[in-house]
Amino acid sequence: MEYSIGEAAEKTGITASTLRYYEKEGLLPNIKRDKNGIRSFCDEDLERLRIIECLKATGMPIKDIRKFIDLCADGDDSLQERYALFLDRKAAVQKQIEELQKIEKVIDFKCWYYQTAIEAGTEKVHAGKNKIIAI
Amino acid sequence: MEYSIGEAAEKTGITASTLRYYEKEGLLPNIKRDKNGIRSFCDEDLERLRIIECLKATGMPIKDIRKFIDLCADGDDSLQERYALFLDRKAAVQKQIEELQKIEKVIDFKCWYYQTAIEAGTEKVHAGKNKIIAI
DNA sequence: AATGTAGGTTAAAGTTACTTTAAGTTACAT
DNA sequence: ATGTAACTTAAAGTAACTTTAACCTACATT
Repeated sequence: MEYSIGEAAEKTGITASTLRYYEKEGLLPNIKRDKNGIRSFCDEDLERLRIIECLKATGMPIKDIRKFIDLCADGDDSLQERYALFLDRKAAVQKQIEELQKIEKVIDFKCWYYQTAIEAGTEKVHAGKNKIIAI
Repeated sequence: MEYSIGEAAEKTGITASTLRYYEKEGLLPNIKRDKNGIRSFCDEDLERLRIIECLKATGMPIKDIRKFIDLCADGDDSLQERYALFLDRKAAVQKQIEELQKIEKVIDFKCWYYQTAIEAGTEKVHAGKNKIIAI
């Protein structure tokens, strides 16, 4: 299957502008063009985008993703390096999840803080309590 | 306790430049200055920064965080609104965690993909297998 | 045949959240 | 008196897009 940039945008949830930007940055090498210069995305391009989105979600910068894309072009020689990259990304995601779980606890405290303040009618209910500072 | 910008940077893990930027954006109102114009951060400022970092980690943009800071200045009138904000942020964090858990599964698949390719000596081991596209 | 509209194209400027640089001040130790 | 460490501001640079402007091309409609 082949898709126009608009169809590829709809299928991936990435805007057409961003797809053009990704191509310019070397994340999408070999995107075909028709006689009028119009891009034609294939299923492999969409799968590539799925992996790009995945790497991006782990906090990987575009330039590093580009390096990974370049490694892919090297074929079997870069298998080890690519494997190591994904192991590293797995660790990064796990760290991010742990971070967010800590953040959620702080938010839970704030929810409790406001709930009790609302019940009391004033934030002053927390004033002076050891270490609780109103901001 | 009072801290210079450098000490505040060290205590919060936020660079001095970023602290100046936050002040300029209205995230840190009423930062004291000495006769030479040098900033002096107090514990309440540091606590404020902790909450700012927390909101930022949930994906909240600076301008929205600024609106929250402005709400704080309104006192008890804005308790409900601030409570609603944190409930909303809690939902946002939970969504992000779920997102990352899905991302981790994709990464796990890729780890398996490369592991088996390395064992086989070539990525071709996955060729043609239903839906597995090498990128 | 002309005209509208729904796509596509490029290059360049704008945005967000910083970071870096440049140029200068002030306090303190050698 | 000279160095250096920490502060100051304003402005330029960066990443990852997004938006805008100006243009092309195909196709349906008046």
